[in-house]
Amino acid sequence: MTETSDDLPGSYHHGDLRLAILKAACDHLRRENAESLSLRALARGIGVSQTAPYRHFDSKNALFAGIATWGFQILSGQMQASLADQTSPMESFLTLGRCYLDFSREHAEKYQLFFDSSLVEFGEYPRLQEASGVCFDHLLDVIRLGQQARLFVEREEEEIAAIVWAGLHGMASLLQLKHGRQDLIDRPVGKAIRFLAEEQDQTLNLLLRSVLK
Amino acid sequence: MTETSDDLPGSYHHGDLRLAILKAACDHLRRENAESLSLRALARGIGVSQTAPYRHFDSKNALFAGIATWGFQILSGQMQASLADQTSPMESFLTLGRCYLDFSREHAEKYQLFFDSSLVEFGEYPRLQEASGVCFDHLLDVIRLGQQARLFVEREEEEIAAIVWAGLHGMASLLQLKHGRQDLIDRPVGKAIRFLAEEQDQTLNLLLRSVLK
DNA sequence: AACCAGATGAGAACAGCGTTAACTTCAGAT
DNA sequence: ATCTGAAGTTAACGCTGTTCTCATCTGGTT
Repeated sequence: MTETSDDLPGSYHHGDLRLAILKAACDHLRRENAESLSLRALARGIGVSQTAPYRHFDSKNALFAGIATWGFQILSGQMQASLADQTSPMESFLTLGRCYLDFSREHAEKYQLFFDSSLVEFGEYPRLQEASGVCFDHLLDVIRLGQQARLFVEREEEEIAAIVWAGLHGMASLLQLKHGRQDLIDRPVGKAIRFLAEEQDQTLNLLLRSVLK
Repeated sequence: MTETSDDLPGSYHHGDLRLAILKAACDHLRRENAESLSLRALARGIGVSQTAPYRHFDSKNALFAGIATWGFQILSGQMQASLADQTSPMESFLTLGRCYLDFSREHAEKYQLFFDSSLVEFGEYPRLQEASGVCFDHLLDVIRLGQQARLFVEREEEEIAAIVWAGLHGMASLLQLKHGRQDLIDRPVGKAIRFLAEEQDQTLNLLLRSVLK
C-alpha cells in the first residue's frame, strides 16, 4: 500500500529508483508486452538488486497500478491544458476527444492498463481511483458545457459521457491494433483500421455524432 | 477441434483433454484473471500430469489463442443464427450489434482475449486469423446490405465497419467494467456505466446513429 | 559532532511456474 | 500379432514473485 512520492525527484541511493522503475517498465511494455515483464529483469537492467523494487512497490500489480496512476495524472493534465484556450463548447468537446485519442497513442502502454483488470486491481489503490476520477470529471465538465449550449440529445450528463467514452475507447482500441497486429495488413479488417487511422478526425466526428442533436 | 464427450472412466487416456483444458481455462478466467492462470494448476484440477497439456497446446500462449479461436467460432455461429430470420437491412444491422454485445457479456473471458495482444499473438495462429476474419466478414455483409438500402452515410464499407466496430467494442468494454470493478459503484463513472447497462438498447441505437444517414 | 530512526538497498531462500527431454502406455491400422 | 504414432508421465532446468534478515545511507535531534 506504499503509494508515496508520485513524481518528485530526489532520492538517496539510486537517485529516484521509483521513477526509474516506472520508466523502465513503460519502456518494456512499449517494446514487448505485459506478460513478459519481470520485476527482477527490470531491477537488473537498472542495476539494483532484485528486491530493491519492493521498497517502492508492494507487488508487481502495485507497479502496474503505479503506471496506470501516472498515466491518469498525465492524461488529466493534458486534458486541462487542451481545454485552456477553447472558445466554443463544441470545440471544447471535439478537443477533448482528440486529446484522449492522442494520449492513447502516445502513451499506449499506460492506456492499456486502464482497461486491464487482470493486471490492475483498481479497488486496492485509492490514489488510482482518484486519478481516474479526475479524468472522468473533465469529461463531465465539457459535457455540461455542451448541454447548456443545447448541443446534445436530451439525456443525463452521465449517459452522454458513457456513450462518448465508449466511442473514444473503441476508436483508441482499434487504432492500437494497427501497431500491435501486423498480421491483419492484407485482410479486410486491416483496411478498415487503416481508414480509422488515416481519417481519424472524420471518424471522430462521425462517432461523436451519436450524442449530438 | 475435436468435440467428443467425457464418459470414459479414469483410464490412462483422458476422453477429450483438449476440450477439458479449454473449458477449465475459461472457468478460471471468468472467476479469476489471466495473470493467475497456470497451466500446471489447470492440469492438476483436471487430474492429469503437469505436462499433459503440452500434447494439445504448444505453449500457454497457444492455449490463449485456442480459447480466442473457439470464441470467434462461437461468435460467428451466433451472428449467422441471429441474422437467419431478419426481414429488413436495418433490423439485421441492429441485430448484429445486439448479438455482438450479447457475446461479449456471455463469453466475457473469451472476448477479452480478442483484444489482448499480450496474451494472444494473432500472427502466429492462422486458424485464429481465419476465425476472426469470418466474424468481420459477417459485419461487412450486413453493412453492404444496408448500403444497398441507402441506410448509411456515404463511406466505403470498411470505414462504416470500423466505426460500427469501434462503437460496439467501446460499449462492450465499458459494460465489462461493471462486473470487474466494484470500486466505481459510488462514483460518477459508476453511474455512467449503470446507464449503459440499464438502457443498453437505447445506447446501442444512439451509437449506431454515427453511421446512419 | 555524535547519534539515532527510518528509509533504502542487498542477499539468501522458498515455492511455483513454463518448458523441454526421455520414457511409458494405449488405440487403431496393417 | 505387430507396429506406429498419439497421448500421458516423470524428472529436471532456469526463471519468477515474494518474504525474511541484515547492511547502509540520510536527515533531523541533541
